[in-house]
Amino acid sequence: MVRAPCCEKMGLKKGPWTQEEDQILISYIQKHGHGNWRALPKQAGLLRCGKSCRLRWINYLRPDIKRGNFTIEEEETIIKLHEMLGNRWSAIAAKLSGRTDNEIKNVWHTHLKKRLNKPNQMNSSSSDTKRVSNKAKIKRSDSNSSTITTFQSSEPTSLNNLPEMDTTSTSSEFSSATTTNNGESNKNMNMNIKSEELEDSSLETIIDESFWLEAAMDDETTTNMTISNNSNELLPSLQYYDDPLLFNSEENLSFQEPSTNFDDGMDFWYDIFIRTGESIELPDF
DNA sequence: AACGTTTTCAACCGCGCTGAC
DNA sequence: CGTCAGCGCGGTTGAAAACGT
Repeated sequence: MVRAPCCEKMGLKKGPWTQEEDQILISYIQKHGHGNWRALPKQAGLLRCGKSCRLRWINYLRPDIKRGNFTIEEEETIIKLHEMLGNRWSAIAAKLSGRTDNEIKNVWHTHLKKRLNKPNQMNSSSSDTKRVSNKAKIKRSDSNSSTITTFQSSEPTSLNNLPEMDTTSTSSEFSSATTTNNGESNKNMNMNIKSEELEDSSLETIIDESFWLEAAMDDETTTNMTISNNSNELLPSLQYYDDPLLFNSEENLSFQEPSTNFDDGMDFWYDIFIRTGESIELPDF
């Protein structure tokens, strides 16, 4: 592949942008848009390469950019998404409106990574921090083949501002039935949440692995998860994420098999992740 | 106040992907 | 089908700011 000549060799400017350069770039893009980044600096009268202009616009000048410190919620989201996605900063940024991949990458390296390396200082800003240790494993089996894809996480995840739990009841049960397109029910799954564990300061969520192991979903299958909460108790992570669908214990939660297309698949798993607070290791798209 | 060290973050670099030709 | 231009991404750099002595 032929590389574009570097800025210096072309006599183009490098380094920090001046206010004048910013102004030129902003007014040019407001008038003409940025159809072709490579041609833009010449047309706008900037002694910069297109790449530099693009970066400056995307990371700093764009009107929808959110400036200022990251909120606790944003930081928690980054941590969770990083568990799922790894260093895919642009994918993480896509889920945080107004934040750029560069900014998120910087925050990760300067704050969040260190915080995770020092678990005792984690979320020190919040005195009532509680953690959920996810032991959940999701196994997806394809009925048409022997392939089994595993999604799992053993990384501790922190959740802030959890509401106080009613710990008087002994357990909450969540059950789920998998149904094929012709309506035939073929699987039942159970997940037990032990309240005495929730009472513990570490707020461990114990999930019966058989729940996940039994979760057989093929491409033609719709899975209906019926939350039969026998004590009217809510899962803290669900309550935390304030999802009206999951708030109602009588509600049926149904979803389709995730797309193998990256964008759609990502949306699916992100949605599941946001609803449940569980860490998910993504499949290959 | 002066100096050295560490942290932060904007900007750069180079690679890989994609679409046009 | 191969070549090329353009774009986007993730890793890295380095100047400036903040902090410690």
